[in-house]
Amino acid sequence: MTTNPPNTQGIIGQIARIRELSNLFIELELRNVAIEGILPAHGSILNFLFQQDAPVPMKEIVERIGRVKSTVTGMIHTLEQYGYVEKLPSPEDGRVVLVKLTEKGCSLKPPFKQISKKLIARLYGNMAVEQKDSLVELLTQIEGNLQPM
Amino acid sequence: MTTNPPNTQGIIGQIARIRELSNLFIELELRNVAIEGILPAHGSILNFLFQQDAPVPMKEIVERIGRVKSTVTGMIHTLEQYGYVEKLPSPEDGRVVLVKLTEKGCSLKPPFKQISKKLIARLYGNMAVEQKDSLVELLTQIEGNLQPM
DNA sequence: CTTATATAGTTCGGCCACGAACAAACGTCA
DNA sequence: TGACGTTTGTTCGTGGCCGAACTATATAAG
Repeated sequence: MTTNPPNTQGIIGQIARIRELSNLFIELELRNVAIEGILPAHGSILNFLFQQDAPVPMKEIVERIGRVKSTVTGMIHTLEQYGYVEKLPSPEDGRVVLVKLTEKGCSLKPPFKQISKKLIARLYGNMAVEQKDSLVELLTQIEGNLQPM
Repeated sequence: MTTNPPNTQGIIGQIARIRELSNLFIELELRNVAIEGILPAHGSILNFLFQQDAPVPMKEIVERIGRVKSTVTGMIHTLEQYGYVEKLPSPEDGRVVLVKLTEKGCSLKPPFKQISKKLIARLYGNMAVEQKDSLVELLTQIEGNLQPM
């Protein structure tokens, strides 16, 4: 039994695998509560929309979630197809498209919070608080180190 | 100036951003040495092929890199288009397709090693050895915690 | 007011990634 | 040898993700 994907590529591989395992976990949980059409990638958009109380321009979503415009266009389109969000023209600026959650979209908030909590719990397991803090601190450090420029 | 993508989603977001920054770094480095057609995702395949001295069946690649068959088919096809690998039928089993690096593919090994080294150096920065070890240890722990089942 | 420039979104083509369906070759067993 | 089931890869459809090109509206400059 050789090391499957594991144990390769050092810390980079570890990071990549942790991300994938997290996504896998999320997909599984979403299926468990019978939420359809939602992928982990939608999380950043939805979480952002959850904390808005007025329709938001595309541009703002683009800036917040760190994806390019065309990607957001596609994702919003998908969310719209499934009835989670709604697009409406801005009355003030003919160029901008506003996005807002539908009822169905709003209903995702509680399960999302729940799944998020569950994921964090699962991820940390029985790790001591000092270790959690230390981990986040170290990650913050390497995230800073990798910052472009 | 609000937090762009940063500071969101806690440790999961951090992990995701670190992965993306790493990929960005790799893409930049590849461009710097004028390597075309290679994406970070190809790394696992190429690194695997680098340490083989005989043509390898698709199946083995699939097992090692942790992607499904259809994904590997596509990626190998891309690498073939760019002339980095070559596909040949197995003389022993009519079903299997063997993959081997071309000269051009082999020539990627040194720059890959170099870039890998550079990335690790950049990522850790001036972090103390004990901290690096501690970080890897903690990551190993959460990777274990996330393991399905 | 008209022209030029900037900004907001969409469209398109390419690639990774997945799952499902499929074809081809192999193995077994009768 | 012939039928059945397994194994290996490919194909196809869906979607995220990117960059480049494009449209439409808004703003600035003359």
